[in-house]
Amino acid sequence: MPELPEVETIRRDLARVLPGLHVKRVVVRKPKLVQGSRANFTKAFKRARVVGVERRAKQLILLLSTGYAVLVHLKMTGQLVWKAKQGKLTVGGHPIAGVHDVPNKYTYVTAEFSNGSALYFNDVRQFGYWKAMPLAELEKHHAHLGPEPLTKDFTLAGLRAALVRRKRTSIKAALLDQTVVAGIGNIYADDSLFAARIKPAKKVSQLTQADVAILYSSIRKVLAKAVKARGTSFNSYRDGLGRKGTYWEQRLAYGRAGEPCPRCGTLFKKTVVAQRGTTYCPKCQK
DNA sequence: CGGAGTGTTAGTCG
DNA sequence: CCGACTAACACTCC
Repeated sequence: MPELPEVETIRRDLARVLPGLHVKRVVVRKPKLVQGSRANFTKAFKRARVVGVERRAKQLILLLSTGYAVLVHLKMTGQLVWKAKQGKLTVGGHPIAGVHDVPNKYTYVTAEFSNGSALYFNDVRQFGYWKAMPLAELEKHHAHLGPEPLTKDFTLAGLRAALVRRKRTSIKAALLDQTVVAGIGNIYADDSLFAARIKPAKKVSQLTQADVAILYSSIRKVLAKAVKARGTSFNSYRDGLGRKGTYWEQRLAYGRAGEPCPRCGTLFKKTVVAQRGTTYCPKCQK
């Protein structure tokens, strides 16, 4: 499900409630969703206190007082729900139709805290995972990821250099490639390309210098706007404060096939690019 | 009911 | 190394 703006929203919400909490125990109902060393997983949580909640690309990182980090990847349908002892939910991730409480049949990992609250990991399709590792290994684990697009690590020169390696593929495939830039998925790829007036199927080698420059600033603008909107949430998703991400209403192209382009009035078209459903304006995206 | 499609990505094969 | 394709899985929609 979630791309950078959604994961960042979840991170911010969890960062307000998790730090300082003491882990009482962690229950794993579906062992295959725990990746990596099971010994590390056990050691990570043993008498642990949560120190911080961070994010890299689309992964959340729980920093623990044991010197371990636990990565949580939500993939397509993962969801993290924090629930106070007798409290409301703080939800992050793909909403599940008709399921409004935790734990439920899709809850596969639960971290219980000594104050009676708990963090629940639900995942309908079971693609997501938790993975523990010593802090020292974090950097190595992320070595293959491109720059964070909302930081100064993401530069126009860097984007140009990254695209050199991807000349023969479509620009959409390149944006979805996490080694080029980290955190973009299907929604924000389509929206960034619409903002930059570039056709998703266009070969990277066909882009001009000016195209790449506009794309660069479009990516930053689109993602920043989405983070501000607390991301995109389908259906009836609400977070613990009763709010939902509002990017869906503001989205530019994604999911708008058949609707008129706000720039030229031509109807948005849907095709497949890089094996993913792709929406674009056939007139003003070249 | 069958098949396609779904906010992801690691792995495989040519 | 690059690029295209597939599998991992459950559910919804047509």
